[in-house]
Amino acid sequence: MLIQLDMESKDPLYTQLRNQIVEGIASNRLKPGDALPSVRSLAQDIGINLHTVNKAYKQLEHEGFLVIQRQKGALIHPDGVPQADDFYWMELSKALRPMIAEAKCRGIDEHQLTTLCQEIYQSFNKKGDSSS
Amino acid sequence: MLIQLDMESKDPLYTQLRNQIVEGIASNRLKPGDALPSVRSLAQDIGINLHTVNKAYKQLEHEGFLVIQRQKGALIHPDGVPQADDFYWMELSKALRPMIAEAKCRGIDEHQLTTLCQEIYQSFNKKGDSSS
DNA sequence: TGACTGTTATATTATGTGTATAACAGATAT
DNA sequence: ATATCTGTTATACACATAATATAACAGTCA
Repeated sequence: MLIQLDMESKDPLYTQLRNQIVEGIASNRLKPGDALPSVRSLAQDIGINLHTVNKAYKQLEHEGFLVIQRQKGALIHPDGVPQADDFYWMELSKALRPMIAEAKCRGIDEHQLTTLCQEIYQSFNKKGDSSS
Repeated sequence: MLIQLDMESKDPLYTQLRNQIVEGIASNRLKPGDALPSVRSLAQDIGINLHTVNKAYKQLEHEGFLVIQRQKGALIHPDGVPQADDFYWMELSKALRPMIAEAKCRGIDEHQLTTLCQEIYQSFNKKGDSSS
């Protein structure tokens, strides 16, 4: 699980880290029960402060992706990620709306949009399965 | 064109304003050549500072949605919005990726995702056509 | 005991957001 | 011409967030 942060991005470091872990789970490279590096070692590896890593971990815990324990460290939630509920669907819609609006303004049609989303979705299916 | 801002949102006011104008264009309630309120009058109407409105307008101008002139004020770009280029496609993908990853983690399948995107896309087709 | 975990507490620096005034420059209508 | 409207620019201030830097604390485990 290699992490690559963009120091020039407008997205905060802890958000970039959080997103990459979520993408790791989506692509099955991180599986339920897997251990994550300690906040100190990961911070050392990618050259940032341990509090920044801790902030990402805490957010992921709050969102139900991780379980964090005193001495064991952080684990991908053994029971899997909480399924989408009504609230999550609403938040997802609210986040997608401005992007889809702009895409429509720029001449992207419905089929192009769905194709793009499908390509992104499927890109998470093609990693992490070490069944050769 | 009524604007509704959420003071509790994590999104900055100028971003919310920018998004609502983009959605207005997408839904054809704002058409090429249409005049927008002056920064002062709009700021007065929605109860915020004129610089906040100006920041939204400037961003929209930079993105190609608006044309701003000294004395005429802000207009929806008469030539329409610049079509999606390779750079925009890349930025759109990068923005969508973390959301789609989380949706997949939460058990939303490909069909549910495309359906949601289509519903949002089509919601912009059902407004602003005063052809009764 | 020593080394490792997450946790908490402070402090500092830098940046972004939003507001508040004020003044400037150009266009337009009276 | 003068008053009024535009966007523009310049300062300043308050507030919140992001990221860092140290340090200490409290459990766990070899």
